Amino acid sequence: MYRSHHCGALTAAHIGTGVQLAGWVAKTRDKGFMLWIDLRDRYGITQLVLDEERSDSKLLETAKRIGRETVIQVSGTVLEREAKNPNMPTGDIEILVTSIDVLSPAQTPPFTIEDNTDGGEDLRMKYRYLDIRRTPVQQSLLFRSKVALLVRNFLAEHAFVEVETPYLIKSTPEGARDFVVPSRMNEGQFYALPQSPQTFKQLLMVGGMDKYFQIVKCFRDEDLRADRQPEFTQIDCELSFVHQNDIMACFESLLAFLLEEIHGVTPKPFPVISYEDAIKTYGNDKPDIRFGMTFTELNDLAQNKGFQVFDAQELVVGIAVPDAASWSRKQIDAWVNWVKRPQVGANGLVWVKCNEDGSYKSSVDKFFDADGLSKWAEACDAKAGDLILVMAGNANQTRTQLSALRMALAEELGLRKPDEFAPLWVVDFPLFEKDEETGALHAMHHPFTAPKPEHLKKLESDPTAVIAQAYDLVLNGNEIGGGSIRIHDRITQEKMLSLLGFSEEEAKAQFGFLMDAFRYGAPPHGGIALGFDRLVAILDGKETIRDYIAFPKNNSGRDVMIDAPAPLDTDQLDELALIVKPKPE
RNA sequence: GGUCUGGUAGUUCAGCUGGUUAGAAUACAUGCCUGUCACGCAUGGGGUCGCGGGUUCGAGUCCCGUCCAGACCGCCA
Repeated sequence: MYRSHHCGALTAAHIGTGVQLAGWVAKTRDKGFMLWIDLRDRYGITQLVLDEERSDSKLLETAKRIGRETVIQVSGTVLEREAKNPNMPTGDIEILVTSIDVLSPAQTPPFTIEDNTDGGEDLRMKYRYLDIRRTPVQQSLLFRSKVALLVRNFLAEHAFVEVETPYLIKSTPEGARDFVVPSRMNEGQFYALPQSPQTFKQLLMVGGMDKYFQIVKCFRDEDLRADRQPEFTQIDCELSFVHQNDIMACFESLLAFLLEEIHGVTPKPFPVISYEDAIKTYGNDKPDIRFGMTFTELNDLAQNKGFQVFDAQELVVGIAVPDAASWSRKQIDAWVNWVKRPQVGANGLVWVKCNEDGSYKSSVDKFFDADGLSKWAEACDAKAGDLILVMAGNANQTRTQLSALRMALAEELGLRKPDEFAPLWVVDFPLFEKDEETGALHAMHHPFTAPKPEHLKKLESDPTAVIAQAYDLVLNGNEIGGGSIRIHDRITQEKMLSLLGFSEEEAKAQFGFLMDAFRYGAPPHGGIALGFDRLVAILDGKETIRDYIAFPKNNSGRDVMIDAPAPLDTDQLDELALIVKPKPE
């Protein structure tokens, strides 16, 4: 037996008992006559004590030479502390040590193993196993584990069956790039890792599983972000004999359950807004509705009044920033420059101060009088003391730019409160997106999404006007889930693929198995997939998913700890019948 | 593929318009310290200023290239 208790367990109730503890030496405080060691494990920190009076002198000398992060096992007696520390759970007691075994010595680690470490991001990733010893990282992983358990329990209680689907599947041309895996036994052929178990879960419905879920790894070979990893985890679900509303109700109750269990908040029924309204009101299909600053279109009020910058534009749109009329010219100019950065790409920003005294001061005073500006203020629902910011241009671009500004302003003003949760559904997505350059149609969700039944007849005549039975679950400005009712008949699926540019042969080669399955009696079905890493991070009030993944990859898709990816040696390449093209000089 | 920011001691950073021997904090080592808990005090060791080239009497500092890291745009059905 290595230990009788863990390092967070002992309290005043244990005073006088003999104990064995094991853990890492977090810190030693050597006072000469007396030595304290903070012993750490996953559960907490317990203070060990040795001194000249009570301890064997040899033991004291040994203890003084133990470096931090050494793994030790100690025996001793629980004593009441002379100087208690109310800041720690075990602060009332300490262990008077009678023996120490060094189980594993440790080199000085490259960064301090403390809550506020001195280590930078890349060092911590290289030595992730040391980083994981830190309380904040442990808390994140424990939190993830807790959420996973809650999700499993909830879904199990609602009759969902967990089924594993294969990771070695077939590459598909639609959507994200696939990670591919060469097959040794089938020379020159490749598996692909799934971007999602989409077709398999549909086949499970054809197989009569009725309600399926899986907490599953998915893979996408695309560029990364703070909230995007090449391999990530989804809560993947599919249900038979359901309409869109059934699925939304089910997963609304799942998220509500999580919010209640974790934060004790009972959210009101989630708002449902259409894709079109989301774009018009927030410039974004995943709006953060924790705060206002909604868009107001000002074309009627601002165009043809002599200000040519506005007149030629497709859209003039503004937002009211609360209590920002007092901002200095310098502050406002900083935001004007912010939107002009290439990442945002706006041409400029018109501002109107709605002063407390009822007067207006704006960057377009030459063209608009107080009466005109007051109409803007009324339209934007701006109060005295607010600042109206207006952008103009191509409708899509301008909305995207103003949305970026809205989010950055909210961040700056502290309106994105991490402990506030504002879920909503976005529905009525178009079935297709048109590629601006090629004119080709792409599935906005994926090629298995069913159109609204009443739009079926428009599929060929006016495809871009077809609305899909698709829905996104949005939380605090993040898309945490998306799903749809699927096509479950062969004819519609064939038509869909043909509209997406698949020839009959290609469609058969890629998805023949699915359409064959539909010949044998497919139930109407639909589902949803929730981004688990992102959901966990947001529920914990954070934006960076890396903290919730034990061994994440960096910005360029590398695991810097194991140094992957890496080249293969020639034997392995030969076996796989692969030749790596040399880089051109 | 692109834009921006950064790379200086084990670590986190400072280092101005180019100018003598590149600093601080922390970590580490040694010694002192009668209740510490961010312990304190003293002393000490520790640097290819990411790499390559250029400008200059002189480059951590300026220029070009390159590598690495981070944020973002494109991309992510």
